[in-house]
Amino acid sequence: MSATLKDICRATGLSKATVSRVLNDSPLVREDTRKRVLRVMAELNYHPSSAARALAGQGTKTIGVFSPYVGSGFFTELLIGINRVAAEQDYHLMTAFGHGEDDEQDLLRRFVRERRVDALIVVNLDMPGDFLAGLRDEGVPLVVVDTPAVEQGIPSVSLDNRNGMDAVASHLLDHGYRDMAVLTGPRDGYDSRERLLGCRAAVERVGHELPEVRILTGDFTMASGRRLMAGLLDAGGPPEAVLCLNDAMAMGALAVLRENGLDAPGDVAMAGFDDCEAAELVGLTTVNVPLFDMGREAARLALASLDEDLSNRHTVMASRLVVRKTCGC
Amino acid sequence: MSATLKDICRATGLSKATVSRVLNDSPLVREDTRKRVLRVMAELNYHPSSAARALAGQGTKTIGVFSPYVGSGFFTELLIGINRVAAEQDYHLMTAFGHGEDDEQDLLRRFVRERRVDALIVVNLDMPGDFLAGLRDEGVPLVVVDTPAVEQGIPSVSLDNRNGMDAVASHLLDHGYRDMAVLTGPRDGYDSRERLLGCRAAVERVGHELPEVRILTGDFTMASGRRLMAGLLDAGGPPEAVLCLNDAMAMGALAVLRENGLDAPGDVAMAGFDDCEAAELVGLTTVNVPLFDMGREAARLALASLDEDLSNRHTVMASRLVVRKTCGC
DNA sequence: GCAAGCAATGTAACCGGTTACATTGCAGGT
DNA sequence: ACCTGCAATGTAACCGGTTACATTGCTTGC
Repeated sequence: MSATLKDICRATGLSKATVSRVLNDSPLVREDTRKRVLRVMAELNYHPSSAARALAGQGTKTIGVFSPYVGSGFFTELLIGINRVAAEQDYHLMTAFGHGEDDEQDLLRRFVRERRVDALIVVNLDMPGDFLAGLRDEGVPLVVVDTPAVEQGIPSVSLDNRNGMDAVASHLLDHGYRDMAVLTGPRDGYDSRERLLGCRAAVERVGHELPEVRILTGDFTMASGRRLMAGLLDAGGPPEAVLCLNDAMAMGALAVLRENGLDAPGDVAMAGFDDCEAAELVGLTTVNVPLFDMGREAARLALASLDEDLSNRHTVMASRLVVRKTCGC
Repeated sequence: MSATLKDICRATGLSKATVSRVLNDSPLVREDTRKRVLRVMAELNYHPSSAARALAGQGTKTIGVFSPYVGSGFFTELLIGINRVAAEQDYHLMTAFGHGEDDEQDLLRRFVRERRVDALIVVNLDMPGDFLAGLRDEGVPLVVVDTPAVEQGIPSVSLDNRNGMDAVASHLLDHGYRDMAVLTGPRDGYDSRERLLGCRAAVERVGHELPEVRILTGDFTMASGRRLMAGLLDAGGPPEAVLCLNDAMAMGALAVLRENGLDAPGDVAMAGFDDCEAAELVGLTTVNVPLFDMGREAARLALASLDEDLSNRHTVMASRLVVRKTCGC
């Protein structure tokens, strides 16, 4: 097969120890021997076996990235962010996706116990907190993205959902709209809860109120956006404004609108949350989520956790209002 | 740390060999000892170290996935497809992205020589064929996605670009449009070449021709779509139809159109290629690319290559015309 | 009663690195 | 000359599994 340490020893007449020292940049090697070893390595096209290094206790130089919900694009940008930082430090990425329910927990546990990764970044889960805590106690540094994990004492990178939503909502209110509907994701999910709080805050600040019947529960998919908007149209026409807690639902809603000869902002004002690619295209007013930067920060935390205890480091990223057309500007 | 084989031995009074046999489902173990061992393993929450197994020659149970160009969503779906099949066989995914030029080749070479992966899926590269052949000769099964690698004798999964493009082009021609412009990606790229051939074939079949000045070169980004469409508008208005070799450029073109008070299909007919998420939203007529299925097939080939020689297996997936509104239907 | 044969288990070498500890050689101090 | 100390290298154990080969105990046939 390919060259091993032993081959380098044979070719240089040195012992494994010295060659290994060269590999690890130890200062205990004379400069000219180092040069010689490196030259031979290059000639033989040698690269150390990751498995052997891992076994000998050097770690795998790998970060695991786990995400249960790998919807549309969202994941890619985060992954690229993580990769950017990881690659700088010569780390690789191992990805895992959860299909269904409890599978996920098994998958993750095995991931960690088989020592496949040095650190783990877990994305957007409404996972039982004690499971996470358990994972962390396996000895692999853990970073949670999207959901702050303060109580479990796990470093996390999350988004300023509340302020972001407050900002869009306020913007629509500034336009004068008062009769608004809100399209949410699953009500018990972290994202929905937080964003809804932002909504409420904005509405109440102008001395108004958000009646429960105006809060419609979907599941963050385009399909559910369609369904809910269709429901609104059936039930006597749309309100003045529709606030969607993510872009996908806004897209679905928008599609239904158009199919019925209506449009935003002409007939209804609309806004979303996420700032996905398509948002720009259709002129959707929305909230930008800095996925790439969140990925970088997550990787930074993960790598830093290798050396120091970061259990109480919680980065909250700022979201940013992106005003386009559907709000009526 | 966590439990090792030795701990299991201690707890059961058996030797490493027997315990290892249980791990590998060897038939050489008495049924009741097997049970006992398994029970103890469960109690101790034991999982074998992947590094140790890899080192002992069992492979890493990992497939590498490399992609130079990780644009927008496109990658995610493919990755999920790959993952689906890989996970079924207990394989993990290690992802790598190329930033710039030659980096990529180094990255990939190290990936393979460090024995981090059992097989490698390389996506969409216009990479030198001999580099690929070199990689393959390192002893790691290689599968190429998107670009057929027939000459190098590497199994590949590609798309029926030519027929797909022929289909959209024909569809537009059926509508009666004759004055068409084509927005391409880099002209020396595989995708552009193939799709352009499809275009040409369709146009010539109706006894018409595609003049070189009507072929505008972009780079597959939305931005370049904007730029090229803007150019068309400046240069005396749009042609009857604009054929884009991917959706992103179509989106860019469409955006410019709208900003100038025009629209498709009203003022120009338009079509794309890829069938990305946003395409549905804006009613773009396009060609569907079965990324998920391509991913699955790639994973199947990669895993099968572990056992048999598939060097001449080239799967060509069928693309499918998706008729929406921008063609004028 | 004993050799043959098989099933179940054990022994020990090996995979390819890392590292604590031992060894060697040589410069400097006295 | 002799001991000290440091710099450069070597020796060998270890990481946690796999596996060829050896061993043990039993059954079976003659």
